[in-house]
Amino acid sequence: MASASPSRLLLDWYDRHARRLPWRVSPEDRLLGEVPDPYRIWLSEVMLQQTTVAAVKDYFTKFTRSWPTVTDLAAAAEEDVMKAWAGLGYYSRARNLKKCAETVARDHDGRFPEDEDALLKLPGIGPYTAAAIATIAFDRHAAVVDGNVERVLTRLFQIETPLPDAKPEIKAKMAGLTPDQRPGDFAQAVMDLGATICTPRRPACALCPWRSICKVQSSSLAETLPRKAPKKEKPTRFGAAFVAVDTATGAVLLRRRPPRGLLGGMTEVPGTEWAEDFSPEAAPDFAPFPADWRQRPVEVKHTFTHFHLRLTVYRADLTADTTPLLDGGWWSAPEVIETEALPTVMKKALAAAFESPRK
DNA sequence: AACCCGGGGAA
DNA sequence: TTCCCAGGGTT
Repeated sequence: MASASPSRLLLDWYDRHARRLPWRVSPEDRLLGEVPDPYRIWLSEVMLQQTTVAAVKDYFTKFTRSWPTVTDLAAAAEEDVMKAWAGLGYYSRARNLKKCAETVARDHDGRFPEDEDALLKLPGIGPYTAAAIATIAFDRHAAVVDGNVERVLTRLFQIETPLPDAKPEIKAKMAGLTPDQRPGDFAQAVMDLGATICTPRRPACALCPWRSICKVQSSSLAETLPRKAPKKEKPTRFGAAFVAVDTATGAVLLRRRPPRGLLGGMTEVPGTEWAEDFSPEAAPDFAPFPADWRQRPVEVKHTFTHFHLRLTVYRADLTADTTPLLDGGWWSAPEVIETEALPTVMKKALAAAFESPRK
């Protein structure tokens, strides 16, 4: 009897072990005739860029409840989209998401193109996402390569070339493995395998449907793949944040960051620039207005993609006669501050302004 | 080709 | 605490 092909082995495993995800049509439901919604596949794939399934779930639910179709999202206010995205990170994704929805609504009659090359032209859709939508939503033959696929395939074929140099070889291997039947389920199966069995550390080789054909199965070599080019270390930058409180209402002074760049378009507490040579002692000189600024006992630490940040936080409690006139920014009351487009580092700054160090 | 973009979970 | 993970855009 002929041995099963690699794709057959994996699809059999997927039929039994596919993760249940809010945007996924399970193999069973597929058999009952249910088809994936391209809008939901696209939305989930953009959210999943550089982000884990666990972090995405609640955001996905919130987005699809607020905007059930791509046309709804296209018609939304960008500010509302940024607020809904706050906390997910990589905020250019949210701006491109909105742009992409508008393009699909305006130029494609509200329907996503099925072709990989056409998808690739849309804002925020790169090689990975174009392939993922084409194959998962439309069952096109496409080689989907994300971090999971890179890990699984470098191990399966013992590819020791470091990333990113190994990318073309991995893409070719994935294209060769992908079957003509159920290419979308196959892509999702490889990614599920990477997420649950072929994990970065301590892979569960004993449970792997590909253990019999894997070059490194159950070997200590598995954990060392994929090899990666050395990453350069992150510098540390310093700055100060100023939390002004209206004691009558509890409102806090906020302002908008510039539309592009780091945390582009998001909301922030007024503060200094963030620089490697900034000394916190000089911070009060850079306050947005003169007041009785009191330094908080706890420093905020936060790590961005390419640097560490340490923020010294100051708070001033203002009354009617000390509250300044504003030249930009707004007062945000306690009842609405949860809905502001505050990135995580700014939530930490606000927490530091009001909390005491725990002992 | 090099650089710019957050945040969360596991060890 | 630290370590590790993970695509697209811009220049």
